[in-house]
Amino acid sequence: MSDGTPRNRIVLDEPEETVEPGPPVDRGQEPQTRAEPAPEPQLQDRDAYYATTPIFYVNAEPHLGHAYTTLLVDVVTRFHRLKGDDTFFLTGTDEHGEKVQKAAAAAGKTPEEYVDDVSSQFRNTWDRMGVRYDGFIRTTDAHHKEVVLEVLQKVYDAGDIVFGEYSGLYCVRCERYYTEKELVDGKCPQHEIEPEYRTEANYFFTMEKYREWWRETLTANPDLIRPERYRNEVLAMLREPIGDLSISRPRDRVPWGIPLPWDDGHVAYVWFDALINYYSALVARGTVERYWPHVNHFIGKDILKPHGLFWPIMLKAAGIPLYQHLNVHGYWLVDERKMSKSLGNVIRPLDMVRRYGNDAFRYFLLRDMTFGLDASFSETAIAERVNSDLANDLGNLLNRTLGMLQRYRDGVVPAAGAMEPEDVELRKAFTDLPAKMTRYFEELQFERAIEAVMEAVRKANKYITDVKPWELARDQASSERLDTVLNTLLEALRCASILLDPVIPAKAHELRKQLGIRNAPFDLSNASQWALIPAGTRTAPGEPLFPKIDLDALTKEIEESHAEPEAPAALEHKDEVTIDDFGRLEFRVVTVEKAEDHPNADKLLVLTVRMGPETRTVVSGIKAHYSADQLVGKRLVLVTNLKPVTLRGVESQGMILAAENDEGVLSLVTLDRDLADGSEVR
RNA sequence: CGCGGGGUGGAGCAGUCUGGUAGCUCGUCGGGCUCAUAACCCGAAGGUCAUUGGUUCAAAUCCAAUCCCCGCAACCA
Repeated sequence: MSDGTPRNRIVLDEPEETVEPGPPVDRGQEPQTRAEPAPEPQLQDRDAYYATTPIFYVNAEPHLGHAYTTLLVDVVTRFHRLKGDDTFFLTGTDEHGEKVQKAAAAAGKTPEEYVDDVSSQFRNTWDRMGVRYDGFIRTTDAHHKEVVLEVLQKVYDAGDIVFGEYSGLYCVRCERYYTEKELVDGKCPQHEIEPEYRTEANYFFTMEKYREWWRETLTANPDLIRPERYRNEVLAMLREPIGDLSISRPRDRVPWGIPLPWDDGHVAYVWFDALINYYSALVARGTVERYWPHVNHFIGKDILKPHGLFWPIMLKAAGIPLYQHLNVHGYWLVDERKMSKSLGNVIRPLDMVRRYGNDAFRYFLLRDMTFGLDASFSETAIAERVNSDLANDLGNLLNRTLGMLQRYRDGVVPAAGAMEPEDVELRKAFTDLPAKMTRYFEELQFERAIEAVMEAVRKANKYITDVKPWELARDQASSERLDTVLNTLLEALRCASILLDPVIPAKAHELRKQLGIRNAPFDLSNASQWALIPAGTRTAPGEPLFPKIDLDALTKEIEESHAEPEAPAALEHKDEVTIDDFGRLEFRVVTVEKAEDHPNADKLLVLTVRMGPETRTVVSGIKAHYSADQLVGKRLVLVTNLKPVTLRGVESQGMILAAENDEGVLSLVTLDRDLADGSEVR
């Protein structure tokens, strides 16, 4: 296979002299010079592959979680393209719903302006990270809305959407419905009053009647949802009634959405609208038949329920074939905890790209997470990974190989002579990889696919130690042997550049550039062939492929960036009120007489507070910050004229004031002078 | 007893479905090499696989119970 005349002979670069390497700027921009693919095979001869990220909800800027899913799908689709598959990669933004409406209002913008802004923020981020998506869908796109309307109408006509004359026994004090079972003597257990019979207008998708079907389908098709743990989780959900899904919101409350085709007094619930994007994007392009049967959804485990439950049943009801795979990944934990805004440990992907480079960041994310499981993110982990794998093993292999070639052969690729067993062994280590990687990618074992390449790279380093080219160079008689050794190493590097291209596209290109085969077309099959670099090719050594990250300096930098105050973000203010508005509220000083854990909640404390002649019971969500003991005797400020509310079965008659910072640290408001409880606060 | 995930050498993780000498990367220690980005190569130390009991010729792996950690849900007047 590797002998004889290779079909995919690599073409030499144009005049090598003009190829000045220039500093390898890794700002996420992919080199413009991209090889034109060889004559396209006929479309129908190629396997189709369609992969999606979720469309991201635009109520926040892109964070590490978004970036991981997107980069993952980018790597996967790049791999499939390399394989020669007819590939389509879809991402986008989810722009309807109440939360967006509110976020827009808070930002002082119309929903349209707001979603345009945030959507382009996502798009810019992906562009700057060199994500090569084929489609970017927005749920506000006209063609998407059309498809949503069609699907809704179809499901409605089939009788699977019913007007939820949802009626029940409603306790006005609790503001919730009760089932007959929950009532005590026909009365609300909390307030001991007769609940009233109420009816609410809502549309429901009759999901429950498809439950058995989905359970059987999922049982019969073990790889529909992967990895298995998530399939099990969905099966667990299916063991109990899933109920019907409310799919509409009254339009007068949430105008920002797609009106139902048969009743424009309601808009579609965001999930119903959003999920359809995976399908509508293809409809608009007329490629449903080509790609839909091969759809692979990639999601984080946080949205398993909509994708593992709602979506397949929606598809069934709409008469659309099921997806091929739902691939679910875990979370990146930062400081051993889930990343969240309130913890103040949000990682901004572009910061990481700026600091480590796009390719190093991608490499780390793909290499250090076992697909499906949580992984821990830290900057030192990136640095260590990049230093050992990319700088020491791969970068240094290129550097020492080109160094020797320069020194012994003037930088010109020699023809190989007869191959010795160790040469053959190294060749095999690389030419076996395409098949191996394909298997790992199919099994979603991306970290293993990468590790497999690195294992071969390490073998190449060992090969150098074993054959000792520097000794061969001293003896004229072993000149041909040296040619073969150098040629073998260059071929190994060429293969590595192809195999790693999906993960580190810009650096893989740079690698080929230094090998002098910058513009040579390539595909996965080239990595199972040998001797494709023409003898006489002039190499173009440049800067180290991956400069080593100085760990000490990095640690210092991180410390400093923590020390220096972040650029204070503009405060979000609420609407102005008058002194009269304020005067309607009543605040008083109280003394905590008793404090105990809420009998039936994780985050709540039940306080008994005294203000002069009165005592009140207050339920407060501060258990994570204060223990019951340390509160007794404290003098706090209470909002006294809030309407009482029952929280998990205990009535709260007021609200304790506390301050909370960005990191979620809470501090109770106290007095700096000892005033009697009952005193009013103004 | 709401649902689910996890506990494997100093660190981070595979391996558990389909029992059969406990594996990888990093770190540590010792050695080698000199083409190279103080890099690479070789060797060594280090684990009763959370605990207890059971099944088995054989258990990290199967079963049962217990302890600890983490998500989700409920919930922040």
